[in-house]
Formats: sequence, structure tokens, C-alpha cells
Amino acid sequence: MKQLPHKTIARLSQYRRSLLMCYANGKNHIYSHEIAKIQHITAVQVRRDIMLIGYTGTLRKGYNIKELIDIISKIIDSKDVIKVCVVGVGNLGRAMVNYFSGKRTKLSIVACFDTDPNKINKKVTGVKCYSVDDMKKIIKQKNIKIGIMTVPADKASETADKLVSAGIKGILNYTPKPVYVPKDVFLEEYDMITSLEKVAFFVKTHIER
Amino acid sequence: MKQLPHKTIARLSQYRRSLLMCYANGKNHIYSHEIAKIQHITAVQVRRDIMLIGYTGTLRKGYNIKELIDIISKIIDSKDVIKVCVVGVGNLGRAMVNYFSGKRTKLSIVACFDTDPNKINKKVTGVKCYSVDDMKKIIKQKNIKIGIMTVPADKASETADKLVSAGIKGILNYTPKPVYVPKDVFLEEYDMITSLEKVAFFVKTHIER
DNA sequence: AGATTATTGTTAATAAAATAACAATAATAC
DNA sequence: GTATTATTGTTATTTTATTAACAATAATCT
Ligand SMILES: NC(=O)c1ccc[n+]([C@@H]2O[C@H](COP(=O)([O-])OP(=O)(O)OC[C@H]3O[C@@H](n4cnc5c(N)ncnc54)[C@H](O)[C@@H]3O)[C@@H](O)[C@H]2O)c1
Ligand SMILES: NC(=O)c1ccc[n+]([C@@H]2O[C@H](COP(=O)([O-])OP(=O)(O)OC[C@H]3O[C@@H](n4cnc5c(N)ncnc54)[C@H](O)[C@@H]3O)[C@@H](O)[C@H]2O)c1
Repeated sequence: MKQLPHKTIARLSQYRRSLLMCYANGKNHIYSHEIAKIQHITAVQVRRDIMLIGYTGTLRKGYNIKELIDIISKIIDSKDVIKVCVVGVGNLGRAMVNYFSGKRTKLSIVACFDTDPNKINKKVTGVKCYSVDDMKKIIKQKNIKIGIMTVPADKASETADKLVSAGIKGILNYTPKPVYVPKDVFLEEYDMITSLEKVAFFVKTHIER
Repeated sequence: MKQLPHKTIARLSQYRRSLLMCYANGKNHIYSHEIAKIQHITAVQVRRDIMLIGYTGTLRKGYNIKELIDIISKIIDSKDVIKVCVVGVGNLGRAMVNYFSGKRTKLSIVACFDTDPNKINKKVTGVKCYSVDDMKKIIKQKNIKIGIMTVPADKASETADKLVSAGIKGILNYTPKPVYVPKDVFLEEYDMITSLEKVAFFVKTHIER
């Protein structure tokens, strides 16, 4: 299959979650416009995404939910569980561990790291916190592939470097500081401050115009 | 000025933060490629964004940091402080309040809301938590303009509705459930689960190819 | 002083994403 | 059984965002 657009991948993840809900409620078929309504996007967008992954529904009956879930899963899940770690177990890091722990089957947070002696060797919702000094060792040992960064902003780039040199293949950076990674490592950055400022900007222009 | 692209707004917020740092370190001028390096984007992108806001630097001297900060602030900040509330003071909500409280001058979290009696009327890092039942009243009273949603997913749409009917003008939705808002309310949604799955997808395709 | 270099600002080109248009057709209505 | 309707799948168009190209010129070099 051709390379899927990033945005499509993101939407597929969301479709799947909605589809799982519908399926759990006993629904077996769904129309593009129903999916669209749930996601608050257009039906064309949905059909286009589904077209891109090569699945076809049935005319006037819609898509078979079970089949669609399976196809999406085949695309976005990997065969084996992908192991994830969280670096920096502060407020945000703890929220993350808490939220994800024991939830996903194909993505599993198996370790976290911190510099704070009060946190090292404790457990966070069942996930052990190690010293950053052992990062390389643990990541290799446990075969961790993804790192979520929730360290203070001024520790962002050193943390990214450590993750990369430990052999991590994907980073989700929640610090507001952009980091550099070699191009064989996938990087996703999200800056909450910027998001809030963006909302504020549009609110402002709305109010002041 | 023409309507600025959303992406430009987001980058301006990030430029400003970097510029403030540089300025604090005693730097007075900066080249487009220096800004680009900090943000890990291209210099053209930076120049283009700066062009769009109508600022001009000086040839071979770069941009005057102070001036640029002021111009960006004039664009993205509003004249008065914009008040923000957080709905759902769980792990994530608490992290947010904690992080933002007392930090920004033009954006201020002034209230949070929850349904849990153990949280109502307590303070979260100095910010009072009210009952959701008083949401409308408090939002109007305090003239709150932006709501950050960190409630459980199944409470997302009712929460959005309440915020809208209370007169909120911007929503930052951190639940994985898309919500509907009328078009005079600016909506920004961010789904952490999807982000992580996206990283996992690219890691997988990298590993399996 | 004249040549060279580094840098901006802007237009042009390309790429990515979203939306629109519409042909095909199964299901339903009459 | 024919017409109508609702829905998919796909191509075409438009919009948005990024990248490239390059002219203009201030600063520096020789
Ligand atoms: N909490 C939020 O809602 C929020 C909002 C916007 C941005 N952020 C960003 O997220 C990041 C974390 O925020 P937070 O509120 O959780 O901060 P926090 O201070 O609560 O947590 C930071 C954690 O990182 C640990 N740490 C420090 N240096 C480290 C290192 N070198 N290696 C590993 N761990 C280290 C600290 O011990 C602490 O446990 C920050 O970069 C912040 O800017 C957070
Ligand atoms: N924590 C994370 O890292 C993380 C990651 C991905 C997604 N999310 C999403 O963020 C949201 C919050 O996550 P969390 O981990 O903080 O959950 P949480 O359970 O810790 O917090 C939810 C809070 O909302 C309150 N609440 C419940 N119903 C409410 C209502 N109707 N009105 C107001 N408050 C109400 C609860 O009392 C609780 O304090 C969820 O939608 C979750 O899916 C969180």
C-alpha cells in the first residue's frame, strides 16, 4: 500500500476507538456519515481515508464494523506489543502512566525514569521508576521502543539524546522545547502552552473584532 | 493584516518563547537561521512567518529581538488578561492547573470545576475548585473566556455544552472524544492516545520494513 | 573602491490536505 | 418492473502549508 498521510493515520486511530464503542453496543454496520458525525468531520473525509487503506464497504449498507476495526488494527498495530517508557515522572508524567497503565494491549508502558531519589525505585501505578542513569541499560534490556518525554523544558534535549542513544525509535515530546533527533527516529511534539495561546488568539480576535 | 495561517500563529507563540530566553541572556539581535535552529525548522519558514506579520529585520543584522517580541505579543496577546478555567481536576487537570498557575500574565487560570465532593471548595495550587453546578454562574461572574476540558471521555460532550452555554469563547479539549461547538466558539482538540498510536505506527513501519 | 558574502523579503513552485463533484449501483418505493 | 433514493468509491478541484528560487543590498574583505 502507498504511504498513508499522517493525518489519515491519526484519524484511523480515532475511527477505531469509535468503532469499538459502536461494536460493543451491538452495532454491526455503519455509514460513512455516521462515523463522520461522531468525529465531527465530513463523510467524504471518512470515505477517502477508508479508500486509502483499501477497504470497501457495501453500497447502501455501509461498512462492516468488525471488518473495519480489524483492517485498521492490522495497519496501525504492530504484531508484537510495543513497549513505552515515560521520562520525568512529575505531574504530567504521572498522569500519563496512570492513564495508560493496563489499558492498551499493543502499547504498554513498562518503565519510567526520573532523577529524583524520592521517586527512583518506587512504583507509579504499578510501573517501576528507574534512575535516568540506568536508562540505556533498562531500555535495551526491556526492548523499549518509544519514549514519552515529560521532563522540565531545560532537560529536554539531553533527555532526547539519551533516549536516542539508548536505541529508542519514537519520541513523544511534551516539553515545550523542540528537540533534535536523527531521521530514523520518529518524533512527535506537542506543546500545550502553544495550544492554549492559539485558542487565546482566536478568542481575542473574535472578541476584539 | 490578512488572516494569519493557524500554523503561523502556533509558531509565533513558540518563537516568542525562544526569543524571550535569548533576550534574557542578553542577546539583542537574531538571524532567521538562528531562530530556525532553535525550533528545528527551516530559516525560510521563519522569514515567511515574520513577513506575514509585517515585521522587517535589518539586512545582515537580523531581527531586533525586543521589537520582534513586542510585535508578536501585540498579535497573539489580548489587551486584557484572558481568564481560563479547567473542568475536571483529575490527574491531567491538576497537572495543568499546577503548571499554568502563576506563570503567564496574559492567560490566567482562575477557577476549576469538578463533580467530586472531595474536590469541591478545595484549592488546587491556589486555584479554587467549584462544583460543576455553579459553572455557569462562576464563568459569567469572573468573565472566563476559555475552558480546558480534562473530564472523563464520556463526560466530554455534556461538558462542552455547559461551557458553551455559559458563554465560553474557546475550548481546549483534552479528552479523546471529539465534541461539537457552534462556530463562534474556537475549538482545539488534542488526543494523546492518538498521538501515541501515531508514533507507534511509524515505529512499527520502521521496524517491520 | 570594487568584489565578495551573508542575509533579508518576496514571489514562484511544490506538496499535503481537505472538499467537491459525480458516476455507479443496491435497496426501497410505488 | 421502473423510478427514486441513498450510499459508496474515485477523480478533480481547491485550499493550506511548505520549500525553493532569487533579487536586493548592507557589511566585510582585499
Ligand atoms: N503539567 C502540565 O500540564 C504541563 C503543561 C504544559 C507543558 N508541560 C511540560 O511538561 C513537562 C513536565 O511538566 P510537569 O508539570 O509534569 O513538571 P514536573 O516538575 O511536575 O515534573 C518533572 C519531572 O521530571 C523529573 N526530572 C527532572 N530532571 C530530569 C531528568 N534530567 N531526567 C529525568 N527526569 C527528570 C523531575 O524529578 C520531575 O519528577 C515540562 O517540560 C512542562 O513544561 C506540562
Ligand atoms: N492523564 C493522561 O495522561 C491522559 C492521557 C490521555 C487522555 N486523557 C484524557 O484526559 C481526561 C482526564 O484524564 P485524567 O487522567 O485526568 O482522568 P481522572 O479520572 O484523573 O480525572 C477526571 C476528573 O474529572 C472529574 N469529573 C468527572 N465527571 C465530571 C463532570 N461531569 N464534570 C466535571 N468534572 C468531572 C472527576 O471527578 C475527576 O476529578 C480523560 O478524558 C482522559 O481520557 C488523559
